[in-house]
Amino acid sequence: MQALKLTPTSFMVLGLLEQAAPAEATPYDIKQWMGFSVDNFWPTPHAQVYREPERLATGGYVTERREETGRRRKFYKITEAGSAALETWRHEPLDDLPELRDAAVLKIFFGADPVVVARHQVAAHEAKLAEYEHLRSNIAEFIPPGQLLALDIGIAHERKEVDLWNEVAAGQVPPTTSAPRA
Amino acid sequence: MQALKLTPTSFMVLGLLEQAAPAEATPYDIKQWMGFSVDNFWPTPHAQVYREPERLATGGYVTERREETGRRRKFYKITEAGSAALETWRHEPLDDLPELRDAAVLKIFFGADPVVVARHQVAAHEAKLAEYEHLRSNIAEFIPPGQLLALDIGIAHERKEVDLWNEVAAGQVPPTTSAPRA
DNA sequence: CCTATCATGTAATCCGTTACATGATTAT
DNA sequence: ATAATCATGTAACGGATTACATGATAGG
Repeated sequence: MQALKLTPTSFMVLGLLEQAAPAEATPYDIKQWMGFSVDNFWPTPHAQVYREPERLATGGYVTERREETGRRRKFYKITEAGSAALETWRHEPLDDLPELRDAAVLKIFFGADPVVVARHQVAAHEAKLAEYEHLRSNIAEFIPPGQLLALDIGIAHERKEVDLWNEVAAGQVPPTTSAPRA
Repeated sequence: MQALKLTPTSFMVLGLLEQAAPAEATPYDIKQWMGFSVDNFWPTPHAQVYREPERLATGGYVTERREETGRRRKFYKITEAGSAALETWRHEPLDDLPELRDAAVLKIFFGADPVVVARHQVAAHEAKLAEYEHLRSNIAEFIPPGQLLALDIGIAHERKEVDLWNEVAAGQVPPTTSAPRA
């Protein structure tokens, strides 16, 4: 039980297990919950969702129980150590900025037609925005405030992306200067 | 020489080799160029920059030449096939949206104090913005238009991120509605 | 000379993705 | 009953990251 590195994916699993506590949850459960929440801004394929709790179990952050019969499903539950790690993480300042990692910018960098690229981006971001807004209207009343705020940040983010790519499509990037932006 | 999958990283290497052409370049050269350009929005560790051209060589997208003596450095040059692949990629519509993958949002989702998180994000994004602007003032005149535009998109993006997190810090997210935003 | 730093490369590991496989349940 | 789909898990592969290691060069 040596110290294993806890990644954002680890904390996502821990966070969802903490919400489920004191009930146990299977990886399948976790993946389902992700589907209408965290998957939007921290996607993780299901195979990973099966493996991460195994890792966490070796570090003592969760307990693992396996069915003896039938499907031999695995059930996980967060431990004290897991909750403590999660709580620490909540208070830790963030190390790293998110990087753009935007293939659209990469294409433009290497000479793709910016107007064409931008139009696609606008459409794609608008679709994502609509998805978020639809989701929000369905679940806003049932989720804790942090989760709602995260969703609202996602919405605000997508709006800004739509604006940005519209500006690119219109040839309005760069803005004239770092002029005052109310 | 079976078809290998070309990732954004592949195109980054191809793109930089195309710029260098007809000269050859070592992975070290490539990494240097990245340092003040692509690294900002498509970071790749140096080990990858040594390996990717090897892959590309097996697919015929670049040629590899190795020094016989001394450091036995490897030199790469883009081929016709490489240029063709790059050109195709430039015109291909984009498949995937960039995901947020923002650890700050994840933390808020799981209950971190949004004001604290937001203040950190503002500072971090402002620093990044300043870095971009400094870079721009140094190189704007020497780089091709696509590269400058990519940088300007990065700048615009960071400004919007600063705005977004300022709004979060001020409790102004969500905005009242999808009201008209000039 | 010696040391620090730059330049160059390989190895080991990790994580994510794709693919495969099988048990259970629902619908026809 | 049978087919389709849901639920559950493992395996294999490949790209990305970390770590290690060594050759060259410049500064003291």
